Amino acid sequence: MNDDLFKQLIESVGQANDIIKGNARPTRTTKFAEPQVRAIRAKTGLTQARFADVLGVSKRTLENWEQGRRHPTGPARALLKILDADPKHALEALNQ
Amino acid sequence: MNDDLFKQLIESVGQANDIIKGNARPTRTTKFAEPQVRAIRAKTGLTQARFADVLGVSKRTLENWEQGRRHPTGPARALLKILDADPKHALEALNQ
DNA sequence: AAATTAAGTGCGTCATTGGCGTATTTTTGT
DNA sequence: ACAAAAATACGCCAATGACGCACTTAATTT
Repeated sequence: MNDDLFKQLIESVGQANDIIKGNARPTRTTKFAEPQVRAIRAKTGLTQARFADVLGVSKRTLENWEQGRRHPTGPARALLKILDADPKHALEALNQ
Repeated sequence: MNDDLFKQLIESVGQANDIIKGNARPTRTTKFAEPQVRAIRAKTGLTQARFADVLGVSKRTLENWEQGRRHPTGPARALLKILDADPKHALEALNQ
């Protein structure tokens, strides 16, 4: 766990965030890009109801995200990013 | 992406959720167990500030979670679960 | 022991959440 | 092609989480 590679990784994550944080500070800091929720869901082939369950939100909330009426919170964006990058792996971890 | 194994995985995720959903329905559904936020953070060795950045929340919010004053939302719990299961891999995806 | 760095907190404001009901659209089976 | 079923969309809105600010209080480091 605490090998060098891991530490370097942590460093880079932190540094990246530090850099990004240089600009303005809206009510809620945007650290992860606005995800294409619908596109990411499409990758999985899941319905809104099922995908919402996987994410840990209600169907209603997922709808709002896809319609652009509301925006996923930070953790939600991070989660979507992981699902986008490697759906299979992420779902396994979620389903352990 | 759409091989059988993946579909089976998806099925099981959905079914598990269906089963869980049998009981009461509070304002906000709890689908993932209350995570030991502090313990998970300890695994990474990150400070609150850095870990908060990784999660996509403020230091203040992470503190509230660790102190039990507030509870991570569904997506946050899912994300923590993934980080708990495989910190290295998850951080890589987040840092891509 | 002084200086840094990390953690903890009261207060206040504001956005998100999500159940319920209903309407509309898309998919599926025959 | 058509009806039945499944998936989506959306208004309403009380409850709750998010988090900035401005400190205070540990810990660490030098």
